[in-house]
Amino acid sequence: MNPDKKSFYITTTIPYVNADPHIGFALELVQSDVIARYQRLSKDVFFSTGTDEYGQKIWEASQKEGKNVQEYVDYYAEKFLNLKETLNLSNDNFIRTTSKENIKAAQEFWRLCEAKGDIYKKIYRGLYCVGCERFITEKDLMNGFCSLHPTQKLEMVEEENYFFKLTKYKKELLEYLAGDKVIFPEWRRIEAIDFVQNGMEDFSISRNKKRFSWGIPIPGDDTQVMYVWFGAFINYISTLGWPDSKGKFEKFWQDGKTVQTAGKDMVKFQSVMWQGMLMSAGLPTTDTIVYHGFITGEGGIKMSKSLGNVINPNDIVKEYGPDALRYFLLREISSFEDSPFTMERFKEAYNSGLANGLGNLASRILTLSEKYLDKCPEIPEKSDFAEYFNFFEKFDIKQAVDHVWNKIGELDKFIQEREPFKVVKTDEEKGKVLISDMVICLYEIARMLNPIMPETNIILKKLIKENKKPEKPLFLRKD
RNA sequence: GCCGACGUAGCUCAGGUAGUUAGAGCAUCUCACUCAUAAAGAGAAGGUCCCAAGUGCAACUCUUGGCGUCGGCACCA
Repeated sequence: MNPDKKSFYITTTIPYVNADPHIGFALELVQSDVIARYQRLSKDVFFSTGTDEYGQKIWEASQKEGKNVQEYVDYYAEKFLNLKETLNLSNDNFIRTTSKENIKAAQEFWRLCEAKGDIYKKIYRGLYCVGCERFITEKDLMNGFCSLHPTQKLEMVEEENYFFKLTKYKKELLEYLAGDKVIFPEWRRIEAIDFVQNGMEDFSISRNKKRFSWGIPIPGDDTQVMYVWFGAFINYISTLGWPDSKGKFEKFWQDGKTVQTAGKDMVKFQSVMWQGMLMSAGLPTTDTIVYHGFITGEGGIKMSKSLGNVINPNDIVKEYGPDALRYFLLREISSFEDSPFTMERFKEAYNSGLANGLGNLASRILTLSEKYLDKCPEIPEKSDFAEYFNFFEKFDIKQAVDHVWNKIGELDKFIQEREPFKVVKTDEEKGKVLISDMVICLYEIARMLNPIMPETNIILKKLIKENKKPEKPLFLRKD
């Protein structure tokens, strides 16, 4: 991490738009947003997210619903776009892989790799299932038949595709992966290195148009379209206007610190394949990629519609507000490992941390200050948050939030022990000093909430400055 | 099968270059207080630190072997 860099770039992965947004992606968005908001306190930041809209599955899903594929992806992209408001995100751009900018960037990227001699044609030979209309991998095989169409004979089909020479970059990739802080948490690096050393092959980056055409056209060959992966990765730089508007790209990708977030199953895609592509195109690799765990249902089992344990982020925000969901995702969900999400846990955390904790503390302090102080005491210009900020530098958001709640606990204890509410009745001056101190401490807490709970950060600071107690509880206790 | 992570109080998790009574938060119970959202504070209770063997004066902490959960071992993203 180069502290001299004045600009900072962060992006999420882009989800496939064949379903409603789920809570796991909300986690990735919120985590990224917190890092973006934290970095904005001292740097110029560009925070990007978007949607991946090409590919066979999307095309098939649209056909199944009897919709025009463009209408289909527009419909779903809208749902993901709406998360900005639902989760109170601060992203600077929302990039769709089907956008003109991305198509253009992907084609230019292709040309660069081609000019480098890294794209070649090869015959792909594989078992093809007519029922699925796609190639079948070993995993899908059941007794020599496709698991979904066990009565249909599989055909050995040959198709000529373009391939990307990933293996050419083996040495450079290993050097890249040897670098400090390229992957968080650190131990996931082993997985990436292992993949480069043992399993890595060149990968196909195109599909024959005869099979399906829902993809980005390949420059100079109208019989094939780009395979989803290739076109999707490009979003990370097309969102910055690459290759046309060089200003943002240079500022954030070339000269800034770059961070990507992704799920733990994405290591080889983001830390190896995409990095190899950047090397080929002669562009800087990503400085750091942070991998989060998955959100599970009760008992660590996967969420699924059939089990009825799916959590919809929109429902929670409707009832509790964005900050409550953010609080839970950031504090009760591990920053790096799998964690369960149940409504029971959510309610418990909401009541203890937000209603009884932060909300009640704000009430008790502001009631006193409104009653006994003429105005808000003078707030120091700056606070020393070195310890707190250090957690963000390590992407350990849970620890950062814990730090804030420790401060809340200390302040509650302070009030209990020093009893300013009693002191002020016997020695008014002394009581006022105590109350002023409390208000200043509360303001520091409000400041710390800036990256994690932006709405509460603003409300609380406003109440303190106006020396007013909340008219309604900040977080109403729910029973 | 191979590689990796994880397995610690009812729940979610910290922790430890091995060294006296194993930590936190939530939940539970008791007491006390009233500034506050019947909130906050004090206290109690709660654990063979997955199992087994080994090495050590000493292991929850190291080694080996099991078991369990999860991810990867690419062309579904």
